[in-house]
Amino acid sequence: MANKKTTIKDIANALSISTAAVSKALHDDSRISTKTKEAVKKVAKELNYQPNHLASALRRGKSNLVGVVVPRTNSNFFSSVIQNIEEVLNKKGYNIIITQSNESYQKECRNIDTLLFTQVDGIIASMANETTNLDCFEKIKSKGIPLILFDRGENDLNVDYIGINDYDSSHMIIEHLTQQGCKRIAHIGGYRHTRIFNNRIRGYIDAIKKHKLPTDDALLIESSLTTEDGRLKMQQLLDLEDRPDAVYVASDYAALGALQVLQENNIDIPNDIALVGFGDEPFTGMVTPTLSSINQHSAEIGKLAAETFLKHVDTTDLKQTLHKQILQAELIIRDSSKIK
Amino acid sequence: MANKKTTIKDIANALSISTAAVSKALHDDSRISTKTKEAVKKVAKELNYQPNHLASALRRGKSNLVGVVVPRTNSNFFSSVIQNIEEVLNKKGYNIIITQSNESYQKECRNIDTLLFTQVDGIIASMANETTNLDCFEKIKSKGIPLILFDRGENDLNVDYIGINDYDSSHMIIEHLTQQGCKRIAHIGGYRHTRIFNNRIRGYIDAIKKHKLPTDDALLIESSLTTEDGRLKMQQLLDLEDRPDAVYVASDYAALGALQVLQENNIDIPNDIALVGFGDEPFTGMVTPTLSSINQHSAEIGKLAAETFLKHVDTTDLKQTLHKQILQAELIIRDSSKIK
DNA sequence: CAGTGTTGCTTAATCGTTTAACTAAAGTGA
DNA sequence: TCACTTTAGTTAAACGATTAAGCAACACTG
Repeated sequence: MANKKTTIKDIANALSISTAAVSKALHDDSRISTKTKEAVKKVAKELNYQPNHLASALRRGKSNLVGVVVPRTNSNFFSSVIQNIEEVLNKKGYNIIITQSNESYQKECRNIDTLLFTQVDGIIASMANETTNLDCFEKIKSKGIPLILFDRGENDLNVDYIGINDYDSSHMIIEHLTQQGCKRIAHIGGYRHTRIFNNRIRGYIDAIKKHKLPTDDALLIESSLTTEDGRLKMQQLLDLEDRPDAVYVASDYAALGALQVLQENNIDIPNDIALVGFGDEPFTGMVTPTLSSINQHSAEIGKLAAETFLKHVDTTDLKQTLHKQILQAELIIRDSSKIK
Repeated sequence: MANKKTTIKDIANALSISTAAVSKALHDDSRISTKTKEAVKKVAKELNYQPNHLASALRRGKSNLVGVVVPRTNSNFFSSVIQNIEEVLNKKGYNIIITQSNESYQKECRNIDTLLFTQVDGIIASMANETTNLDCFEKIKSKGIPLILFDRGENDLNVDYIGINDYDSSHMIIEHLTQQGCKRIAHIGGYRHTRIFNNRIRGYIDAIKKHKLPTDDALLIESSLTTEDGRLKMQQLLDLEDRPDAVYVASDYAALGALQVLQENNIDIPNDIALVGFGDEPFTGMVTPTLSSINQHSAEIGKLAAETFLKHVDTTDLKQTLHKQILQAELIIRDSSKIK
């Protein structure tokens, strides 16, 4: 078996034509006769020719690689977004390189450097929890590489963004909980410096006021939103003199931690305390009781992100500017908030 | 700001030396004076030089990219393996391209083609559930590219493999369940054509015999091991005349489905029926009751896979051969199998 | 039949980096 | 001083594909 890889040179030699003719034949250039094209393709198949992507990328100045930066892949939201990005881009001849930041700003920067070094044609990213400094992302922009943000974005970067309406989502949740008769609703939110979590917090506060419910500083807690921190913050709420009768947690993972603590304390969910999460992770339908949550339309977000990137490639003079595509999220009501 | 990218040519011009000298200086070649090296590095920094990875990869015939093929990324096992592969390889200057097959053989093949096209230096893979045809993988081997398999492997490929001892794991589980007093233990296993699931099944059968427990064909069921199928197969077991008093499920996801069905039928876990899963996914510690499971040492597997790849690169004449690295799995006993 | 197009290729430069082979200058030892 | 080694570079040819420019050969037109 041929150990060395076949190049267009081999094909050219076999047919006694130039490598240029071979290259054009393989790209169906109109200036090559049908006869030659067929001959070239036949030989290419026989020799098991596979184009050297590096060479063509170098010559054409584009790699057909798109970098994806996510906080982690082992959440259903991100893995579903990624899957859909991949599906759309593969069809157009692009491949994706997935990197995870593990919510670390340092890792995120290193990942971005890696992607730039690999000469990706674009980057689709969702920011780490830690990220406040935007230098890394500015660097991408300054290189003239399309940058598309989703879910965890930042207006100040002035780039395309795809996400859901977090502010409205909070309203939907509070609306639902008040309908269930809840009067003292707490919120375990994310860090305020992250725009989406801040929007959820603002939505929570405004909705509480709108429904003329008590606003109590003790009921609004910032959290890293891990399962472990969800446990801690829920315990904190239970330790209050005046306990809430409902808790809205800005992430399903943290909500899961909260759920465990409630059960360990033999608290009746939802009758003593109702619980609503965020993200509609598959496990929300699997725990007992099943957990109400917000569906973020991950598939749609992935598709839109990929299509937005493609728009940038197709439109050469398209300049980066703040262009938000906001999807309307959907509240999935399950047992954890259905008060009898 | 410089819109065009800086190349070694720019550095060479700035210092009136050759590009060769610049290249060598940047690689700390011994034949370049310290003075020149320093000057080159200084100018490189000033001009914000970033090496063109494509060019160097083309010239050196290696891309420093490693492809990873997994069934999916949104399981803790795979995402943890990936994270550890990445950690080890990044340190050595390699980047990884992650692709998911979604358990589809077709997608797996396309992913592999993509990776080969991208000129990866090696591929680390875990096979899709569907995969029985090994042509795609033979293709990798025939190109002379190192292939390392983990978890879902296949002896016939004669390549490196890293995994746990599935056969022994089954023994551990049956041992534990009999100690708890279980006498009629069922197994919801994976498809027999997948080696690891077959090993778990063989382990189950042999352990049952060893403990002189009844072997009943109705107690051994093959499954796709999704949560949904776990529900179906558990229901099937409940419909039996003579129900089991323990069920060992070959995947945590399917075990979760089983757990739901048991709860819906108001069956006391573990006292009526004990339950053990496989994989030690984080949710096993979060559901009620917490689910006993097998820790597969994902971090260790990722590290070993990466290190095995590096061994192939370092040892030029290392030929591909069946070399198994088997880790001893650990049984994590939780409430679902602690009979009072 | 000269002029103009069209067809179907070839030539050669190019992308940015690496590296084998060469060279000039300086240093070393007897 | 001569022969030899060491040092610090330079030159030029790759790597494999793409593409602008060139050029035969033939067809067509008025």
